[in-house]
Amino acid sequence: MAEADEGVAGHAEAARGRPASTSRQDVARVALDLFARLGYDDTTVDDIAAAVGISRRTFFRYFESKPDVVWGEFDAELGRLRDRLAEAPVSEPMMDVLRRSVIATNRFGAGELDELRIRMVLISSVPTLVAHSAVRYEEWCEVVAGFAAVRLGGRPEDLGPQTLARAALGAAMAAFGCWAADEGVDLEDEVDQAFRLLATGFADPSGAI
Amino acid sequence: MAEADEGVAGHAEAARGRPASTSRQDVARVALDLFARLGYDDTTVDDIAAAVGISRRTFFRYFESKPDVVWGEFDAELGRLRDRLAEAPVSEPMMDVLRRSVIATNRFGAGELDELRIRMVLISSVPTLVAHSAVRYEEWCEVVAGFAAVRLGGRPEDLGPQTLARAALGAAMAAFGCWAADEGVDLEDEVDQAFRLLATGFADPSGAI
DNA sequence: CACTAAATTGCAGCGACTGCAGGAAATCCG
DNA sequence: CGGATTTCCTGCAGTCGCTGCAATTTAGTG
Repeated sequence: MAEADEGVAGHAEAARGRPASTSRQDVARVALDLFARLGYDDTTVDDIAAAVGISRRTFFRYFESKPDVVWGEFDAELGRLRDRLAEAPVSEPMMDVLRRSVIATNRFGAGELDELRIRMVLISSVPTLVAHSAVRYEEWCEVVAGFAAVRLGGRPEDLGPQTLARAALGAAMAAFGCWAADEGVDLEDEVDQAFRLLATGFADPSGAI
Repeated sequence: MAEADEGVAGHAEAARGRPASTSRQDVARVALDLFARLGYDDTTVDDIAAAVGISRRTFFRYFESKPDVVWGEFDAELGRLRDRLAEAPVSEPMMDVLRRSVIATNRFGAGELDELRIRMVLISSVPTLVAHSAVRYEEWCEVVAGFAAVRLGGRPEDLGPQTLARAALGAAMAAFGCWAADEGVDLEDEVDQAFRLLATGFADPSGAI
């Protein structure tokens, strides 16, 4: 998690060797456009490479895999979430920190929201991407479990932190899914609601439900 | 979800045509053994087919994909969970029904537990399987969301049912993961604990955590 | 101009998966 | 008995994602 995405498009100061012919962002933009128009499965890596003007081999130097394109700068976001959780005052209740941090990490400008919606619709509807997402979510869970272990006591692998982390992931996925499916909904509100549900618990105190 | 696994190894009464040379279970047993010994990624479909004594092409008539082998009769279990949830008396609180049903669906005999542990360790540690699992878990969530929609009101796609379903999935995954990682733990206890956590919620009433 | 560093590329190859068309083994019926 | 039918098995050709390797291009540097 240190020197994240160096090697390709690393914004080094001294441009010594042959300059990169394109950038991660450019490839992602072109690819997402193709995905939206042709469908994810019907867009081959060859198609993307051809559209960008690079070889297939080079595509795999910009992205580890085809599904990775849809995830964009997930690693960076994950790092920011980790930082927010770590920097929160210990006096603030755990679930408040979590809710606030997740919301803050996913606050996007109006210009980015359209692209984000495309990404989320793809991630939650294309089986190949649903599958790949699990690997990414695993990293997300590790971050949250680490935080939960500090607050609850015990190790991140213990049942408490694990349950919280994976349940929190579920809440986030539900919020993003509902937002992606319905144009007239605010992302922040959805996340807020989902995490409040999680904090309160699903048992009806009266036992009536 | 009707005629589930007919076509291959369908236990028909009148054995009319050419008899099947093996069965889904046999293939799964052999494959799991290879996975445990060689590792999942280092076992090719050719290896499995050769070990069973069928052709690679035939393997794909028994299982849709290589990762599907690890999941065994997941479809059947899912059906049983759906039935349990549907048959529960409306007077019983939602979270109690859910916890009880998940536990009941995952009650295995001592003989099956070893194989289950192998399956769960694979599913939660091999990236390819982690990825594939997401697709299966999606079906699980649909079942739980359907149940939650009935209890909470609204549609299964709404935020409430979705949050509960995905959070419940998280609790189940945490419980299974902890059980698979630690030999000295009872599966039922773990699931019970995780779902009680979920019902209660993670917020400390005093706000001290 | 030679040297070095970095990016790109083609190629050969693996492994999962699919559609198709044909072959093999069993039963049914005339 | 023998053909028709049914069901299953198989090989082949091909697509697609992905990887390692070795060569090539394109820049800056001494």
